[in-house]
Amino acid sequence: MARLVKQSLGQEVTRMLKRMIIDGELEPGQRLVEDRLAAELGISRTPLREALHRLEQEGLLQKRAAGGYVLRPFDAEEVEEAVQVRALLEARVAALAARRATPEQVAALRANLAAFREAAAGADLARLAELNAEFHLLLRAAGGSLLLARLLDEIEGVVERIIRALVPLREAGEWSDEDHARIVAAVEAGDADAAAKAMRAHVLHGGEAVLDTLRHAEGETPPLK
Amino acid sequence: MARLVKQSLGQEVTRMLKRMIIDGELEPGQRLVEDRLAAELGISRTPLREALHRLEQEGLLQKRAAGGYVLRPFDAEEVEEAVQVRALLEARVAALAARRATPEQVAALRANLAAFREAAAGADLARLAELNAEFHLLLRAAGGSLLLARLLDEIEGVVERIIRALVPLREAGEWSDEDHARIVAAVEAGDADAAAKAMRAHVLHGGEAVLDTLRHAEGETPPLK
DNA sequence: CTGCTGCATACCGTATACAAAATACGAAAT
DNA sequence: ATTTCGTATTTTGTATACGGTATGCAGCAG
Repeated sequence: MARLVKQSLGQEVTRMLKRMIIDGELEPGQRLVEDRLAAELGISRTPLREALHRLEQEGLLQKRAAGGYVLRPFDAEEVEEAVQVRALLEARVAALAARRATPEQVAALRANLAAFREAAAGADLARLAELNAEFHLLLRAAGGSLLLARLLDEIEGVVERIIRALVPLREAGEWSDEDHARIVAAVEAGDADAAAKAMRAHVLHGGEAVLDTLRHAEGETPPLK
Repeated sequence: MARLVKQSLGQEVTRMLKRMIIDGELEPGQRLVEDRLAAELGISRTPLREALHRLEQEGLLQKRAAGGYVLRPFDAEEVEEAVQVRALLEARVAALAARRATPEQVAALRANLAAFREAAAGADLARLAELNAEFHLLLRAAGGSLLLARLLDEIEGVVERIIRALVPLREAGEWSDEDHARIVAAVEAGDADAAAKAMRAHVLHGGEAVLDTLRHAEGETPPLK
């Protein structure tokens, strides 16, 4: 029987706001006025405030001393740190996955890999991004650590915003393909160290691309500050 | 001039609830009824709900499908995972601190170390715990990564609850003393690798003590489940 | 005695109301 | 013209009200 999960408005709004932030629909540094936002979304302030508290806890929003929230601005240094930490945690996820992945989970990873190759060949960027996200989610599931999954989710909120805006996904498809393959192979072989290493390289690989773009852009626009 | 931070009731309650949870004043698995809790704390449901959302985001509470919150129970395996991840992150904090600590920050660490020794000699357990927390906070400040600080804060909520309840602090004072000294020395020398290694050992060291107690206790009581 | 049905109650999610604090704005004085 | 002060307006924080849904229990049918 299909399990029916009831989402509260507050949670729904949390997801929606997060997407809006990541997609850059809101300016960094911008003040978020509850009344206006609530009206815009067609809800009352209560569930909106729930979402704001959650996003503050995740570090996307910053509480002003005087009250209210601001979309937290951040710089290249912070993104670099986030990438490093993400590499650390994703590597551990990969290692855990190598030790604990079930055959079904490995099969799912293989399927994702195949789909990824296909999307890369067809230059379907949206699907590529989607499959990439799925790849990491599958791995987290295989790793079986809820804690790591949660922490990574938070970090991604901060980084994704930049990545989405700046990295030319075109290039990414090419090397991600091979990186993913290496990781899956290590997981399938049950080689935790190799999986961790490959994942670490993969994350840093992507991070470098982001940072190059970011640093390069920093001179031109006072960019997200 | 002393910086006056205005706390909203919601934030105040978040802190208070967290302390209550960590101190074990609430039973794991226990249902948290908003009306009752609010009445008990002498506030309305609104700021209480703010706190509940925050704590859910931190993973201390769990949303029931039917609505409402439950104090999330957890087991030895989960604590072990938390300790491992904490070791990973604290090690990075130590490494960063070794690279970036200012002389003042090193001095603060040394002062903490001295106070710690004194408290250990006097068997002042409360002060010992306090100084230990301070030690890690000082190191995080020296490391300068807000992201790491935030993530560690969250993890600690989950683990601290167990530690507080189970670890005989008496013993801890003895080896923590030396561990801390080693870490400070490495930081002062600017040796990132050594600092990371020492910190990792320190965290795992403490983690082992917790897990021994926890696993041992698990047979007797079906303990926090 | 067991299991189903309907009702009463408890509790949550959301909206709204209100007071206090902050911000914006303009007038007056230097 | 600039600064300062006072006032109007905005906006937040907290409380309260309301409707809906889950939960538990009593009574009835099998």
